[in-house]
Amino acid sequence: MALSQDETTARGRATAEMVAERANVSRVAVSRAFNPHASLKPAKRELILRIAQELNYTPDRAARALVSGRSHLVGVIVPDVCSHWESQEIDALTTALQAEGFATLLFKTRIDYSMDEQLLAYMRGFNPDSVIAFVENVKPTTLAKFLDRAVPIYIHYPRSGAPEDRQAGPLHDRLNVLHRTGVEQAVSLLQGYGARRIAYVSGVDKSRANTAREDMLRVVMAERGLAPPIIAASDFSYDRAYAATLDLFRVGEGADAVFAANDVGAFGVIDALRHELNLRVPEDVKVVGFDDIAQSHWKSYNLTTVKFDLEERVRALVRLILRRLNNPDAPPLEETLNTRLVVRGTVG
Amino acid sequence: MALSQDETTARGRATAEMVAERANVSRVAVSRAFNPHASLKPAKRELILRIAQELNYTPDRAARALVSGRSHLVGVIVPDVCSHWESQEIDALTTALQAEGFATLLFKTRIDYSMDEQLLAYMRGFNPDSVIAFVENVKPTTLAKFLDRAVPIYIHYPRSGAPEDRQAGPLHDRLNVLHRTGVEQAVSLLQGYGARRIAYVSGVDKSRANTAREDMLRVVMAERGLAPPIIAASDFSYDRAYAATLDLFRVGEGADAVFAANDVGAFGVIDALRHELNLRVPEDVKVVGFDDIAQSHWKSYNLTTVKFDLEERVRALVRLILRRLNNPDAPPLEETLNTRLVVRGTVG
DNA sequence: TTGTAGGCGTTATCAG
DNA sequence: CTGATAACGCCTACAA
Repeated sequence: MALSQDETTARGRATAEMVAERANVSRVAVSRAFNPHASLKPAKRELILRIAQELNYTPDRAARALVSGRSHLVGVIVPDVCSHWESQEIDALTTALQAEGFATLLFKTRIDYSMDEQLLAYMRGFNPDSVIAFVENVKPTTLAKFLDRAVPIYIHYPRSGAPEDRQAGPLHDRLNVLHRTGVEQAVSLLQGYGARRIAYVSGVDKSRANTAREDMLRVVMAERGLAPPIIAASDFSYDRAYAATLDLFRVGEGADAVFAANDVGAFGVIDALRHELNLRVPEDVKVVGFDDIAQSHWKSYNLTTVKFDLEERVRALVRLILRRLNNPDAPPLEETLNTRLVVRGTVG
Repeated sequence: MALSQDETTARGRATAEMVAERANVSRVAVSRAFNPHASLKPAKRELILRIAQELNYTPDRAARALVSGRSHLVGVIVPDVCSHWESQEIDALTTALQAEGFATLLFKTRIDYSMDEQLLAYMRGFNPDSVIAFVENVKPTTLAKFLDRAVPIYIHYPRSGAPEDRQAGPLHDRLNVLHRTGVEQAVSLLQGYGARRIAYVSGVDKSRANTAREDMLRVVMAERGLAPPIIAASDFSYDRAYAATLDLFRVGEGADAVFAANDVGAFGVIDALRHELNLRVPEDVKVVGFDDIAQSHWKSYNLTTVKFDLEERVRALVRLILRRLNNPDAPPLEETLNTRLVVRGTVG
């Protein structure tokens, strides 16, 4: 059967109408063919889908979003796409979302971790079904103000003690990340190898992840009778961790062991120790990181680190998203993630 | 002025209608207020925008896309979001696109570099205005079949000789990446330091980037009177490059210098040489990479590498996208990117 | 199981 | 410069 003039010369995409005409069915039937829930005689559905494929037709998600209220877009806000942990998380998240029929919509905030309202307004225009903020200093209130339908997901770091009350406020779901186990294991290990004076090369000052890690380290060290950690200010980056380490050992008092706020920072620490200060790792100084990114097993570093299970974390996030979408009016949802120590060569 | 019942209790987002009502103007005026090109009395525009902000209104891009035919979405297809070069490129690209009012829509292909049609059909549903494929083995024909409005952008690696004819076929734009300059500089440097037997630790076999690099290396080495490179098969990853290096020196004939298909591979080469084979870099073996990712200056590697200027590359891509959108029927567009050697510590 | 009617929120077109 | 009207492509009623 030859294509009509219209079909062959059409510039734009094929529409449902064209498929319907060709299959001798109504437009609605075409819509139903693409919606598994709708009832349609199997043979008819099959025919429609076949013709759709021939004509290279796919339903337009923008039009679909307009009427159904679901965009199948998940907004992801990151300060730094190319930082190692984030990029690994985005990768895994995109794969998982794709499998569920969603696509990842990426937004970058300013590097200083400030969440400008302009970006939020901008993002809202795309009408994401859900938003995950890998950004630290934005309050649920602010985000909720800009997102009407989507329920934001927060990464939360509970204190060690009793479960805190949830402050009343706009609805948001959260992923609780528990640092205690991993930090306890790390401090034990360091103590076991005789470390007493432990330094902490920090992450970005305002960052909640950084605060949570530093606090937990302080708590665990106190419980185990150690003096508070020596704090060396840094910002999660290799370069600043490198510089902070030089300061710590040249100007400051040095340390037996260094805890870095993340793995990349730990690499900076290790390189400063080995290549500039001529100290051996782990013989002279032990080093522990946070995250367990893919590079941490590379031989040049072979880093002992407090691991967050990336796959587990992404699964938890996707669960939160899907549960919320299936039940928009549900009370706040939570998922919890634990940490554990991965022992490699920088402590010993 | 008190909000009406409807406005305060409304679940969904504010609509243009609500803003219009409140500002005593027509819906169309609201639309115009948000469109810089449209003519509207400045005072009126200001009023509308103020009220819009109060009501927290932003135009719905899905609806806008439906009628205007522009989604302001740029699809990016990557095999591996978290590989270093890609993540750095996505980061820079997202920033640049955001500044132009576009958002990045991320898609992951299978790791084996195969571009399944299912993914393309899936992506098309989102109606991207443009598509950048960081994927290798997909032909323009395939991509064009699935994208009607969007014009794909290809990364192309011209041979050294005369400019080839463009094969007739579906329209697509391209970014030409010229390897010659950087490779010539690198080979000179290696020769200058006495290297004669040069090995190439490859990238993924099917990858065009890999083929282009290997070919250019072969050509340049021949021109300079060197024997063809010894090929060690790898796949751009640290781990396989590490293993390939062990093979090369334990089972194979070894080499004076190793060219890795990318920086991450070079890190694997260096670590294998230093930590497993007890060879010194650069004294015993010299190493050169490709890309110049952010990690290449880290002290543990301090890699000499053939640099692609990321910022320049992203600017070129954005130029291609904008030019094409402003002129959909333009003939094929091209941009060209050069390479140069960044000299650090792994050759000397 | 199928088809008809109506509307989702916006912009283009055409009047004034 | 402004406003009415008609699409855009699809889905959810509702009726048959």
